[in-house]
Amino acid sequence: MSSKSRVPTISEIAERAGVARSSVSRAFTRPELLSATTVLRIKRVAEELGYVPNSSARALSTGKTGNIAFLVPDVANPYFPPMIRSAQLAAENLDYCVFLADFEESGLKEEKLIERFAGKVEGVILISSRMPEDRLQGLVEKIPIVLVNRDVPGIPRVLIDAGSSLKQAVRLLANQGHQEIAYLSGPSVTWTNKQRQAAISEMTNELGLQLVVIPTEKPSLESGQAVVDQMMSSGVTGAIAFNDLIAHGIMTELSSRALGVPDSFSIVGCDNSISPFTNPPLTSVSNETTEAGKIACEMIMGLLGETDSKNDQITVLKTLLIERETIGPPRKKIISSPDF
Amino acid sequence: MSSKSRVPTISEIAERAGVARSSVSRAFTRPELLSATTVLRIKRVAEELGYVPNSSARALSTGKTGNIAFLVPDVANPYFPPMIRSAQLAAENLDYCVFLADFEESGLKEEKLIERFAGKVEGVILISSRMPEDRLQGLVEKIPIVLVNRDVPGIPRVLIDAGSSLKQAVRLLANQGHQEIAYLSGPSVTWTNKQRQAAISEMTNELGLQLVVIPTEKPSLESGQAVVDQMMSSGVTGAIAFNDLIAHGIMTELSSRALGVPDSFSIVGCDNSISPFTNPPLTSVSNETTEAGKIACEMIMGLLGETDSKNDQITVLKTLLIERETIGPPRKKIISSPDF
DNA sequence: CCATACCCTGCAACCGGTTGCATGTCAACA
DNA sequence: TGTTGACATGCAACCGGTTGCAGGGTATGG
Repeated sequence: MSSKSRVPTISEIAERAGVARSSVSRAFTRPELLSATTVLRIKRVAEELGYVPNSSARALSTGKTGNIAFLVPDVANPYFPPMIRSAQLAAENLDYCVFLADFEESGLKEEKLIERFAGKVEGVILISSRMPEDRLQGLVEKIPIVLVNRDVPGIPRVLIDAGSSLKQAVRLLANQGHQEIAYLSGPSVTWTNKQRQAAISEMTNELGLQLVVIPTEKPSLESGQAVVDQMMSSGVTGAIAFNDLIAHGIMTELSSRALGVPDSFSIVGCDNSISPFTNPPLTSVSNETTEAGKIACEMIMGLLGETDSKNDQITVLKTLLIERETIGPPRKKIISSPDF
Repeated sequence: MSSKSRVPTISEIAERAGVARSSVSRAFTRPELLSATTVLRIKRVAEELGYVPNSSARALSTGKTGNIAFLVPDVANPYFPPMIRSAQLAAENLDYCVFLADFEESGLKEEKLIERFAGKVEGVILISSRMPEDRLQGLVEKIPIVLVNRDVPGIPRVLIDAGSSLKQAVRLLANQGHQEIAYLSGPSVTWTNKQRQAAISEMTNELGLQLVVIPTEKPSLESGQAVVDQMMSSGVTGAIAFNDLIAHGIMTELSSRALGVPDSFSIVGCDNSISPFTNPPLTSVSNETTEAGKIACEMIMGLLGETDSKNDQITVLKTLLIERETIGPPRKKIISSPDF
């Protein structure tokens, strides 16, 4: 039953140091208003007594909590942790603390979480938000919001544009001779997925390739494994996956069927999260998630500092196709003729 | 410059509803003290005006912030996210919010972070703490702490004991005929590493195997790749890695040298984080990190609720060796005789 | 019909900081 | 030497809730 040594308050420090409470407060927040000697004395006493300002009290009178919230669809998806880390680091440098929450790919849960955080934070960073646009519009009236990988006019946002890299990937596949390829799509409501699919579709059209879109349950390894049957029976000879996880799931499943990559099948991932380490190394689209987290955080801080900062900022981050070893020429198609 | 519609306060609700401020407060915190009709009326007005209780104010007067902190050595290590998620879920159910911070494998940073969180949270969950024992002992006087994978008497803790599974792995290797094996060790200061190494060492002794311990820079894929040279030149025919990441790094590197697993080398991972998805699937030790996160969170809550809850609780979680496809008989050793 | 108890509600102090304003001190300047 | 102003500090109100205590109202029992 831990005695949890009570922390002294400003009043006790004031008394011990023989000054007013306000002076103690100022010694910590605006020392330039006090004489150097007074500041020193106060700080010494404070140090002695182990004083730590009570942040609730401070938050109450200043209206600033010094916290922000960071919401992600799935912490366990390796795409997000680097972003989490960089945002947190950026926040830390400005003496902010960050709440993390996982909304489990659900727009409803996302909304509930924001509500819960509402009073505790000064701003919210939403990654790959699943919330309907109008709810977001409503929300932004009540609390500063920054979006990552979601494009809603009027809300500051940072977008990672994999479009050009994916087009390049399609071209690569075409050059190798692939005629029919698949896109293993991600969560259909997300901006990211729409944007990736659109880019791929545009390029396959341009190049006259056949594109088959195969939805996946979740952007996870398991979901990748699960769609291999469907994918193979569709007759495609190569595929681009919404992310590395799905791509890797496919590779694993193919490998367990003794189908080698890229000999039997070509595949491209996205996000460059685990791709350098797969076997064989996966060709993938590298995006600056770390940078994105940092920028999102800085945007929020901007919103908090100057209310006059234009709040329709939009930052677009470029990507890079990293060619590794999972693209090759298509395997000769085995014409399966059941009637013959 | 968002008008950020100001939220009404308890006073405004009180006035509008024609009651005292205290009644409004009670309507939300202890409605059973008020008549049903009054509660209803207050809640209606509150709803109308979009009232949300100010959590700083509440925290100030009650002394409870409703927050906890969760500190991990490295968010990007796939070992942690599931733990983060489960702890957060558990916290959420009790209406708590959780701060996440990454102390980058540094005890110093860890300490700084705790200090920063001190006033904002009611308790701290430390995962794989790097702090010296005496500092922890000191800290626990000031704030409730729960440790995961760190064994300090007097501080509640949950330990994941991979010992028996690792011993089993050693036995497996021995049965296949391996005489000399390596342990690719993790961060030397951690309880986890000490405990794993001790178990392996004990069993190799018992079985009369030769054990060579090879330290790694970090428990990451890159570090695994980096030690392959050293490992191979040590003459071992199999290895157990501190975690899956290191093991996978080794597999990748071996594969790039055209050395197959398990034909040329046997390897065992730990944590079962990415092992089901490696190629070939990695034999690894599965541990209940999800359970650990949940338990840690419940422990903290226990500490907060009843001050009489014994605070030397210790929970030990068992592990399981998952045999997959990375163990085989040792390759005939190539006797390299430079003089011959 | 009065005493008692219970239920509901209001009053006011308190949580621990922050901050506008007033006051006091002292040095510089005319 | 009197005036002015800069600087240092104190006073007190305020942030928005919570909670112990007191008081008014109503029902119950004698």
